[in-house]
Amino acid sequence: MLTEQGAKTVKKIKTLQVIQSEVENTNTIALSVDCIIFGFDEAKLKVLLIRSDLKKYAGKWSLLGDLVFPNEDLDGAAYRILKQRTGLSDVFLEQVNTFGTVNRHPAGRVVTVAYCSLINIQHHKLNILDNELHWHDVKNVTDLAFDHQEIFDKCLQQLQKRVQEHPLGFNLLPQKFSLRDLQNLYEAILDIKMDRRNFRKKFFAMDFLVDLNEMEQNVHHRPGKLYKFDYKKYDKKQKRWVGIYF
Amino acid sequence: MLTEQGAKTVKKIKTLQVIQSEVENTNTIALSVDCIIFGFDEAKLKVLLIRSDLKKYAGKWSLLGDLVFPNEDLDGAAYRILKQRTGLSDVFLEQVNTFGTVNRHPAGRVVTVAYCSLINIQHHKLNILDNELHWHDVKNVTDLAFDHQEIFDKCLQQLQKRVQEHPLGFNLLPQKFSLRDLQNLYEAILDIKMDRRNFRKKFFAMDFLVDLNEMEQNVHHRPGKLYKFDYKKYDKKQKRWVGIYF
DNA sequence: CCATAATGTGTTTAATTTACGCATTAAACT
DNA sequence: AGTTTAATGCGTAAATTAAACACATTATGG
Repeated sequence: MLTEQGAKTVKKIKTLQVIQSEVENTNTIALSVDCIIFGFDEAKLKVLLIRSDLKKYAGKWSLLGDLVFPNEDLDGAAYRILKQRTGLSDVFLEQVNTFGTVNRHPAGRVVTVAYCSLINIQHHKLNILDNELHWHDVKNVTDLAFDHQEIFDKCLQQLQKRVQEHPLGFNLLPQKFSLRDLQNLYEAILDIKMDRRNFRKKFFAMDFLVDLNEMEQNVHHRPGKLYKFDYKKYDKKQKRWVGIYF
Repeated sequence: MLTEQGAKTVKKIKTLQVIQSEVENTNTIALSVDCIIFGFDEAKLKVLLIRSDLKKYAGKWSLLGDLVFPNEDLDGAAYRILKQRTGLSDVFLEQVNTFGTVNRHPAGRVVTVAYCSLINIQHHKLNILDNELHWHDVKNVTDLAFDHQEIFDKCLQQLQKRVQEHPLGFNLLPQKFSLRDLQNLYEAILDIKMDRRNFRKKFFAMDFLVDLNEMEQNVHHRPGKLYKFDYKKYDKKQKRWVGIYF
């Protein structure tokens, strides 16, 4: 908690800023948000990056981010920034972690809150306002600007964990999908191979897939059945995990 | 990422502060850290709270927190604040989540990063510099000051999850402990009852417990064997979870 | 029409979790 | 001192879940 004394310190620091901010800008803390947007295409997991326009990191790629406004909620800032940079709305953003090393940003002290999302590239058309915005295969993401590699790594790790515990993955698929689509998705995100038949059994046992009695169209092999995910049924289930797993 | 334009905004905002901070302090963002310290005593999970000294929240309890210094890492701030308020060092703090609703703090815009820890109350003597600092049974924690109830709830939830995936719990026990101690711990944190014999089997199967060939002393029942946790062996194991569990 | 490759549907086996049974040991009580 | 009580320690059987693998079916493409 912030004590009465602490509350006074807020003012004190700001008073200090009044004096020092004219000289240099290292005596206060700016707050930013970075959005890590994962997408799925060609059976590969991708991430949305933008080319850094800071000279120090010329040519390097970086995450989508910007400063939080003083009168704006943290979550609100994340949605605004995503919308501004990509045109994307109607996307669920989840806070992952906050990065606050003193010298992480060359422009001064900037603490950043990382938000992560998972979208269907086909179904969310990007408004590419900035033509330096590109989807990158997550396997080829290295050497990002700032500490963005660290942020990216953490988000990917978190994504891999989340996708095993919650049905996030369905955001990456079209409304109607085949079991092969679903398996490709999990294999791409988790970077593993799974047994097709056991995978199938697993999902049918969960009983959240609805058979649409439709088949795939225009595929170069025997068409598979199409399914959709039953979110209502899932929300009701609410099974609690208890045990010790390490 | 923070663009070149964004970097300029950092300065712009600070210039604004120069003007406005003299009038009111709502036009910049202050950053604080809150420490949620969990402990274990009398087979109950406890949390360290301090009485709020803000008039608005007179009589309510709140978390340990304070502002982050401009030249201090986020993690560093958490350790410093914990040390200052409790005398505790040599404690592992883990970041849980950042809370940034605009009006969460009456003193102005304060975004706070929550850090969580788990300690053995017996083995970490508190330097109670502030006599309004107390251990509370987590079951009786309600109606905290600010948005601290929300922060606390999130941390407890995270703790319950973490303790099932990592051997954090051993921090709460003495070096030498009985299986009953261990089970009490898990039952308290997870708020469930477990079968004594299966619990035992589970842990022996993991093979991280070292039999010390000693017995409990001064207990009012048949003494149990004492064990310690083999962290080295655990670190080597590094088993990766893959699968779908929802 | 045949080879190919993917889908759809099992079965069998192993591993893990769950639910108990029961002897042993020490403390507390009569 | 013997008996009751309550906890520890060890073990087994059933149920559930996960892993490994066999094979028929269906569409594509030559």
